Amino acid sequence: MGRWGIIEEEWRKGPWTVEEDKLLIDYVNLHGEGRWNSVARLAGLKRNGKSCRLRWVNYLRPDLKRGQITPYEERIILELHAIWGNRWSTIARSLPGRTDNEIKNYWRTHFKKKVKKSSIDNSKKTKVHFLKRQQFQQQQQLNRQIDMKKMMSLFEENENKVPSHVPKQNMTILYQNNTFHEQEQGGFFYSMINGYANYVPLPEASSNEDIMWDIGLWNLDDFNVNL
DNA sequence: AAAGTGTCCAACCGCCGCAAC
DNA sequence: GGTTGCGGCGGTTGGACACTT
Repeated sequence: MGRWGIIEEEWRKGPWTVEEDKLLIDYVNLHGEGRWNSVARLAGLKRNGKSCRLRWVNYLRPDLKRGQITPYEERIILELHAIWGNRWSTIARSLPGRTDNEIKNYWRTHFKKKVKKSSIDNSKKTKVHFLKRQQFQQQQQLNRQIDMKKMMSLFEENENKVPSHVPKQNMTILYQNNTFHEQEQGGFFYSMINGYANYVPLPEASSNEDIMWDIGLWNLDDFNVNL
């Protein structure tokens, strides 16, 4: 028998079966994440806690983003790696839906050989650039949070001014060009200016990437607020 | 067609920090 | 304060598959 599928001590090792996955998913749905060493006892899995945690975190978690790393994500990985080195979990926190394992695998496959002295020279520059941008974005974020509170209270006061045909559950507030906008699905913005709802055409976006940077990569969820 | 090489990715291991006892 | 158990992290492995020679 090969490396996998061996039974050592009392724990099973090797690739997970569909049945095991189901047991683990049921366990997490019932008890939540954590207390991994209880899984064997409570879910009837012959796996140790570490193995269960790893399977959940790297594969079964519902918020995982499957599929190839995009060029945009690749850029972030390179940039953050230049700053933090092999701190994969730190890097992963900036890439929603990606695991440290995934990023580590990707970097090792694609860049381990390529990154030589030049990257060391560049890392200082990159670090300064990154820190400046981060500082700027933190300030922006702070401002937005303040604006968002104002916006929400303004919106509540002026709710009746939004045309009645717009179904509220289909709208999202977006932040763009220093203004909060309500977006009706399908393409126009309702912007709230001075407490009044204004109907304006949807501006052309240059690229998703620019928008991502514009609204802040790390706290994307903060700026898409369902009404 | 076969062998060699590269890529992808799941899963393991050892180590470390932290909290509870 | 020392020990123990657990969870998290980074390094590594190796099977499967794709691509190249």
